[in-house]
Amino acid sequence: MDYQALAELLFPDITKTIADYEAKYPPRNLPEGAVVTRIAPSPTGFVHLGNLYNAIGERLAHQTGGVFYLRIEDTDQKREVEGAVEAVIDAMNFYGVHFDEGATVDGETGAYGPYRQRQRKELYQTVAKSLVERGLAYPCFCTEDDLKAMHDAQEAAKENYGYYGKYAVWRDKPIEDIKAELEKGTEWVLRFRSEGDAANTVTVQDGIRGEVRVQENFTDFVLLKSDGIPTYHFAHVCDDHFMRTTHVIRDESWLATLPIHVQLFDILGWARPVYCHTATLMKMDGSSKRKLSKRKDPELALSYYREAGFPQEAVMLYLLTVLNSNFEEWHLANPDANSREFTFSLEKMSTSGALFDLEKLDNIAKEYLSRQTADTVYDGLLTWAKTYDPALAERMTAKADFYKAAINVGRGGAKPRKDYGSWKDAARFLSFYDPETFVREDGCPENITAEYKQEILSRYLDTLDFADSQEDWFAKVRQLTDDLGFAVQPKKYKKNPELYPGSIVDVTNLMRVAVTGRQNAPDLWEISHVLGEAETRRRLTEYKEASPAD
RNA sequence: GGCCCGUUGGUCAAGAGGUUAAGACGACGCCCUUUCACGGCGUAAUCAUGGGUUCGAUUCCCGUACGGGUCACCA
Repeated sequence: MDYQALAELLFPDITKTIADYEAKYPPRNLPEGAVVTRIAPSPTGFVHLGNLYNAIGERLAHQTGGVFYLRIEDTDQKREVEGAVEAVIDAMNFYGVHFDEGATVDGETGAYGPYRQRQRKELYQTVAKSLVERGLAYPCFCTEDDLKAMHDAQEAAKENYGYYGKYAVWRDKPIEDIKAELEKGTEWVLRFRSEGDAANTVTVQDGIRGEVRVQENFTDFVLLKSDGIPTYHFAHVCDDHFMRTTHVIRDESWLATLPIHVQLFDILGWARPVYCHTATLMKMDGSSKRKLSKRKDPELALSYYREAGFPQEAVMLYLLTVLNSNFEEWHLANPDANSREFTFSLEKMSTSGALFDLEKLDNIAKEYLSRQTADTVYDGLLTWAKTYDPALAERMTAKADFYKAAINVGRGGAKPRKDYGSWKDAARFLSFYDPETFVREDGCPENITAEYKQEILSRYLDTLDFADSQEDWFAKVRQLTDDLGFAVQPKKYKKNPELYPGSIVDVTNLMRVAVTGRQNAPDLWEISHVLGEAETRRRLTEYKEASPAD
């Protein structure tokens, strides 16, 4: 077979050579040990947690003086969605992940582009042509039905699936047959001619997992699809070589096709990048674990966290604790340090799929928010509300001082409250302060009868004086409790419940419910002072006069 | 089914031949407290399994089980 002739036949328009591209994309001039890595999403419009997971590459790159870039894997036109590139960039920016080069909303920056794969067609074809010239690739004219039949036959015979051996019908066809099909205009794909053997194993040093042994690839996989656009595998190898990528960080599902990637790198004589296969985030489904699914699990979408209003830093904190086993310890030791100050290491990444734990995220977020100032929380909540709760944003703007005061209750000091971890929860939690959104949610404490309710609230209203200090105010509450025969010390009531109608706990809880509409709320005196005297009295009176059953 | 990856408490996990097998979340209990919280203290709970190697295996090797992934002209 005259491979040179075949190459010309297949790619008559390709005049460049690999050497031309080597010259066009020279090795990067970077410090020793610099990591060049990327995030390479396909523009489907769906930005998921894994994309952010992947953004740890940014930390690695910037810790080492390297480069982090964005490449768009748009080789599958069918799945492409309008505005998808913006969505990725926007989502990454939101979490503070910035690119040094690559695709931008309206173009691109950097010397190793284009960064959209479809615009790199000539490069792929140049490499493909050289493979044909070397007898390492050949056209295949099989139809979808042919391949389906092949698959079925293999299934029936319990053989390995794939295009190889006797199933590789076009592998050694004479050039005349190829010419004949070409003249007929039959569609074709370019396949790799694999000399691999299933009995051999290839060893790869994974940046996260250490030594990984995989079976050598023995199938003639597709390099170029019938539209001349490469498959992921071929595009990945060409791009990561010419973009001078040093580390490929991707999900462990790519482990299955690693053999064909290293085979290509080796046969092209290019240095393999360091592959880093991350563990997949899992979810509990009934009693079994499974991969987070785009269709079933809303929490896979990055937008979920934005909508729910988890602060960006909290999401990063959570991700880092799941990703990097020594992060949590570091964070506990440096609670106020920004996560960017942490030195990230691949070796400390976990290799087994972790169950995604919303509760832990919430806890981390609560902890994080409890350490922020009222102003910071106010700003964060307002920013979120402008998009997701415009009515709240309006109220917050109109009554900024009031909202800040409300947010400030229980904040500061050594033991701040942890009432909410997301802006959505914050909105819900804070809603009782504002008279416009105040609703009564909880009822009277059990021990309080209708008569006591009247009595307690009347007396409280009579003695209530906003000029009192917190101590004086509480002394009055205590007095009131004692006057009505309730136990001033909860312990005493606990010991002898039959001696009292209830304890001071019931009394203060009644007041709390009257003022806030809830049994769970911060310190009553502080709340009252945020609400102001008029509103506090109004709520107390309203509650006192409501039907006894309330 | 083939191939691959993985397996330490309910969850996330440290540990890298000899440890009372860390820590965090969650659960529960106690304490503090006017309440709601916060906080403090504590309890329960883990090395999947069978063989090796070794004086000694959670740790190294092999098998098994289980879980997950992957077998496209999708990435």
